[in-house]
Amino acid sequence: MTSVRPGRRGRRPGSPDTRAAILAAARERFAEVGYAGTTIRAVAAAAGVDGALVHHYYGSKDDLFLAALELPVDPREVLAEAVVSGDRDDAGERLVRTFLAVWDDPDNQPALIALVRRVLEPGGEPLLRDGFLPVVLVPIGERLGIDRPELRMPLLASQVLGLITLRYLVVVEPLASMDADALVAAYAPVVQRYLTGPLPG
Amino acid sequence: MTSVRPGRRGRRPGSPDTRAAILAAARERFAEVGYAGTTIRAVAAAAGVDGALVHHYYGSKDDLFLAALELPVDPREVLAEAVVSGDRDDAGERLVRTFLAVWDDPDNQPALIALVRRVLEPGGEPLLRDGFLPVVLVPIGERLGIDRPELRMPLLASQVLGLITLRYLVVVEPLASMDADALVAAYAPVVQRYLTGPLPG
DNA sequence: GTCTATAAATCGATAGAC
DNA sequence: GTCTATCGATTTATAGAC
Repeated sequence: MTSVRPGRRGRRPGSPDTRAAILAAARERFAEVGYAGTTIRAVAAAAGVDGALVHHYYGSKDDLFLAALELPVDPREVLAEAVVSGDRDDAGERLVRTFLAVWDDPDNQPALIALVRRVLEPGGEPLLRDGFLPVVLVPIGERLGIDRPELRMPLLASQVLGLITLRYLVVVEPLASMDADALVAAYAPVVQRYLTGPLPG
Repeated sequence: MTSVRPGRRGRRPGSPDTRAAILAAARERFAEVGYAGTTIRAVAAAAGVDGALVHHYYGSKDDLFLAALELPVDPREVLAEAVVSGDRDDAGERLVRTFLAVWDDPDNQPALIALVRRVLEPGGEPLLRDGFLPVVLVPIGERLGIDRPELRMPLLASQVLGLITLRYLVVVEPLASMDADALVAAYAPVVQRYLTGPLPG
């Protein structure tokens, strides 16, 4: 897991990369029990170090959380590229498939789950309301050239968030165990409807 | 709010119904900041009493939470009656409309929001996974006579939970401000699809 | 770079006076 | 029935030894 570089001169920066071990442990704790439920002590214990070291490297609990939330992917890039390029009548399928591909990648999951848990925790509302929705999702709708994106994208978000919540956080069967193809078959038509189908009013 | 009965003999039970004031304050705190975020002291302060009184009336924090979760309605009765009686092709619309009617009632909202917040808090998963879904939702699907209810109802739940989350917890516009009719128009076709439409596999 | 020791705040819960 | 006082357990965070 830790790449040792024997030819290195001078003092080693940290031992076998304690810093990264702390961050990984923090991500898993945040994903497992949320921000409020995570204690610095538990993170330190999971990383096999003392609690003071966590503060030493990452400052306050808030700072550690921000560091743990650093996503391996830029959702704007990945989603926009996959969804906007191609036929608009298949955008729903591409969006669901891309979402699942990112979420099913074990490298991404802890940070993503921690992020969604934070959104659903009291006080985390702005992350979705003022962040992901207007900054990532609505612009995608605009670039797709659909009408009323500020209504269509929240409708879409309500379905995608519900799926994410049940599959990855609450772990409801059979949703949690279905493969990506089956989920795409189930959800793509609904997402497509929100993108280009009829609207109320 | 408090019915005074002047002819009553003997010592009055509590003052102007402190017990109910504590419960109402607890409901609002649990709905506002969740179970973990709620402190006995904050409940007591909101009710204008001392913290020890809360323990005196309701025992532990868990007991208080259970008392605060007591729903004014039995979801099984309300949902089953509204959804099962009538044409199966309109069941989606009746389900969405009934859900919204219950949720938009100010008397129900604090307890319902507190309940969903608990579901979305780490450790609350069994409430939905082993409670609401198999006890309330799947039986409704069975009584409707649809095929594969154990797949259809989780699909349906993912959409309804997403709507509930965005409208009442995260408060995302325009979902939060739309009236029930507009929401029914937007979501009933999707819910109906999950009930009686095509499935993957 | 890593740890011990501890400060300072807050929590749930209890005992007991009035 | 209501409150004061307080215990004991946890928490984040810091200071400083090694």
